[in-house]
Amino acid sequence: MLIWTTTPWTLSSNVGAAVNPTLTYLKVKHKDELYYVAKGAFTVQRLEEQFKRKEWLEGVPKLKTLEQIFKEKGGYEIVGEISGKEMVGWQYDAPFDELPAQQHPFGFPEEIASVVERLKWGPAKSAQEVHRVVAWDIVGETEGTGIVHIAPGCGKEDFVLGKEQGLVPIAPLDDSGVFLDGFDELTGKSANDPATTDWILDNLQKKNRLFAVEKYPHSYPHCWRCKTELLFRLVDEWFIDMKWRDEIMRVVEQVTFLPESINGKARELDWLKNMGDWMISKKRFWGLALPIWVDEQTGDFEVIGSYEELQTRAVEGWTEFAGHSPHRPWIDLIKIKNPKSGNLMSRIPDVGNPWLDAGIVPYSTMKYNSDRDYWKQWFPADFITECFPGQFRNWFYAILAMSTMMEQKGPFKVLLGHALVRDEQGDEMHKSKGNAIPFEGAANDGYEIKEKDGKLHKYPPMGSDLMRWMYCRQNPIANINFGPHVAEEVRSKFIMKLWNTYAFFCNYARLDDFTPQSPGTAVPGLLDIDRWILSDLQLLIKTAHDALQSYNVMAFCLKAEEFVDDKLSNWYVRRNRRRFWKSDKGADKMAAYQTLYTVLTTLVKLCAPVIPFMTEKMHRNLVADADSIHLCDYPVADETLIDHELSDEMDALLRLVSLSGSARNAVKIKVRQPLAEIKILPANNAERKAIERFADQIRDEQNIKKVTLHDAAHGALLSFDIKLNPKSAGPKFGPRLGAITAALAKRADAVETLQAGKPLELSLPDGNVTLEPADVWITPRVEKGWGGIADRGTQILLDGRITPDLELEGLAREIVRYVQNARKEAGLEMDDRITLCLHTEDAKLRDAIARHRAYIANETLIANWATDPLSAGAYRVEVKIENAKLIIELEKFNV
RNA sequence: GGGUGCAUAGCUCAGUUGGCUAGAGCGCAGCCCUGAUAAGGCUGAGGUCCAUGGUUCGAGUCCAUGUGCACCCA
Repeated sequence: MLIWTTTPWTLSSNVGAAVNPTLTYLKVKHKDELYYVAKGAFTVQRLEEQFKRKEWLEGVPKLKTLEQIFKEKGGYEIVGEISGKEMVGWQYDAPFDELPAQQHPFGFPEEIASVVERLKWGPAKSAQEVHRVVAWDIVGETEGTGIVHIAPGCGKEDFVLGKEQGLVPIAPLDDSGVFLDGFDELTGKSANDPATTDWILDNLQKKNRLFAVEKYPHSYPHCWRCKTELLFRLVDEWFIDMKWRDEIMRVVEQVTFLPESINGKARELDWLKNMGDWMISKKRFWGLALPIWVDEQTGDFEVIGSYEELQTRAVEGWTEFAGHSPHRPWIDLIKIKNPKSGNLMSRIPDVGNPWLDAGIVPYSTMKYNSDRDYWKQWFPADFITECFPGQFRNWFYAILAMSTMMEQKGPFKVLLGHALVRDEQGDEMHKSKGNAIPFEGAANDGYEIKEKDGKLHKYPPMGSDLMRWMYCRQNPIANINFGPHVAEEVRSKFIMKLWNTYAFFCNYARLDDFTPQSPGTAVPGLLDIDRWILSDLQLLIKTAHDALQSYNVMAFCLKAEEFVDDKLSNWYVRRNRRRFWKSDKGADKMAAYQTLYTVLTTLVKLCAPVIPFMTEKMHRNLVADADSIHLCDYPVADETLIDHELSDEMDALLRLVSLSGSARNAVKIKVRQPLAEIKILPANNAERKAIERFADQIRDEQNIKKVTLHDAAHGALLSFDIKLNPKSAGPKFGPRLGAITAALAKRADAVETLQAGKPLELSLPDGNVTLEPADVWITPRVEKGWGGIADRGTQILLDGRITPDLELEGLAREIVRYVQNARKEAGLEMDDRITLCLHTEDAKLRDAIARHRAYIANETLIANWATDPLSAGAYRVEVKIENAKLIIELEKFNV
């Protein structure tokens, strides 16, 4: 029989040969010998597809057919055919029958043979005595020879087949992959060593049992860690019978798996349906010592349930063991007596699968054995979380199985599975690759990682709050790309904005001696912008309740970021800075403090579960004699403060301000230069009301004197030019572009239609064409010096003409800015008053100073205008405004 | 071979019960602001929302099939 293998070392342990009973086999005569080989296998082009697809190893020649090999060895003759079925039952001589291992009854070595004998997996015969051809329907004829070498001690499928067929196993290797005694010259050789393969091939050659050797590309499992080839060994292990899987499946139905889209429950049930018995032993030294004692003579075993039971049962070793934890080596000293046979029983050397410890946590850590009432208070847990890849068959499985066996109850109510931590490029983190970030480094110590350029880069710690926020804002179903740059982004986008807003409040509140107890303005009396931020705060509170109660932390975090960044920091605080700056401590200023204080104290409570450390610090500083923030009640939304209309109008306002900025960009005039007028045609009611209600906000923000609402009843504000966008229309219409341009010019409704986002149909002599909005450019037609913007129904016209008055006002603002800079450079405090001397030869600047003297003084806290140059100790700087020289001298004004 | 998930801008990702002329950050280009400032902001360029078909007045979103990637199982 011509038999083929990719693992020659396993031939030493050959016990059987498998054929497919439904295949036809050839009798091939070659040099006076008769060879059996599957008919299909004889001529098949092996691995031809892989070779064509270049899934191949360099330097390995294309495989020949078996027929070709026969030809090259001197020809052949087919002398007959036989069905696989007829071959089943044949006895044969295997190539290594001379080895002692082949002669041992029940297989080899003794440990394995004793299990085979005890569990009646095979006859009391040696491997050599049981060699025979067996039927196996998975044997094919596209890869090998159609006859498969079976070594039940060297592979899982072989083992299963061997058990069915009574082929006793030979397990040739020890735990370091070296041949055991009983294999003659092979003994002591490593199965992984190429020299061992050479020895085997040489030995076969000498015995005239080698037909051909070829290089055959195939996939083979390797160690994930050290990359060396794996070897299969047959070893005796301990299992828990899992026939009761249905009970676990019922318990699974009691618990909730999140996130929903992962379908965790289905994955767990799928595992439970397909899993085999639970292998709980491990051939290691360190770990949970399995409390199983065995009577070697009879095979009886007992599982010991507690220290006390062990002490009662111990007949030797207790004295040496006492005082030690129940681990190796001490626990192994204890022997107990088999009550049936009277023999000494020893502990099995194996330790336990770690999921045994992990799975029993809901019992072991909650005093199940020592204080059942306490346990009842806490069981089942509300929530557990772990990464889902892998855990459905590890921790989730173990914890569910254990709890089913203990109490028939789910050990937790909700399980949230999340994906994995990767590096910033989305690659797996490995210490060996240098891209791993240790927790301590990220939290406290700083860390180094190797980056794209192949160099080590050093980074400061992120801090635990930032890390927590990063993990919480992450969608749990996707891997998180974790690293310093992402961290910096989150820090500046959220953490620093929150902190800066808080710091801003603290700075000014301290200067003004604001106390939260001071009488404030009732909410209905507050400014719109105050009521707006309070309203949006309530909406954020509601989001927090909804999101956190459904364990959707990401949804809360993203909303909180939007609130802090877009609403609080970038709009509320920016728009209200002047209210905090002004010297008058009137009701309006206090109302601003009161509002911002409410927002901040609420916001930190909302965020406290995610960023516990900084919110604690902020809370204790904001609230006098405060308890820990983590002892506070979580905020509850006050529905009476929610004003949806106000929110909509504020959104509309933000859009209008942004469009006004666009208009300023269009006329290329910076915000510091005041302009006379902006006219706005609102797209909808919210925009109309925003203009009516918040015109002052647009004026302030854009430095424009007058905001005019242009009523749609008066027609369009802007007229437009329309022309084809050649980039989009060109490829579509080609040579017809000219005709289309002409037709477009005649269509009065073209702008309106396309601006509304609708397609426009044009009739041409050679048929109709349809223009999409992207096919044209629509630009407002405005006079020189004016800016026009149209966007989704909103139209804006900005008067960009700078009158002499406006110019002087712009110059005054420039002067203020330079004086403010000078104040800062001179190291003055925010509230220091100054003596100022401005000197310039430029007529316009002199004019601006004269005209806007009060404004400049008010903005820069001038207590004393000096006309003569200041003393040598004063701060002096020379600046240029529109090419005119200005000398600024200032010093602190002391009363 | 079977199962599950994912696929949206150059990159990393949001997108609630279908209402979108699809958003953010980074990067890129141009600019602005200046007592929260070793910060911050605006504008712009950049999309066949993997493909095909279906349901619907309307699909990034729902359904079916396919493709690619990942994980699990065999």
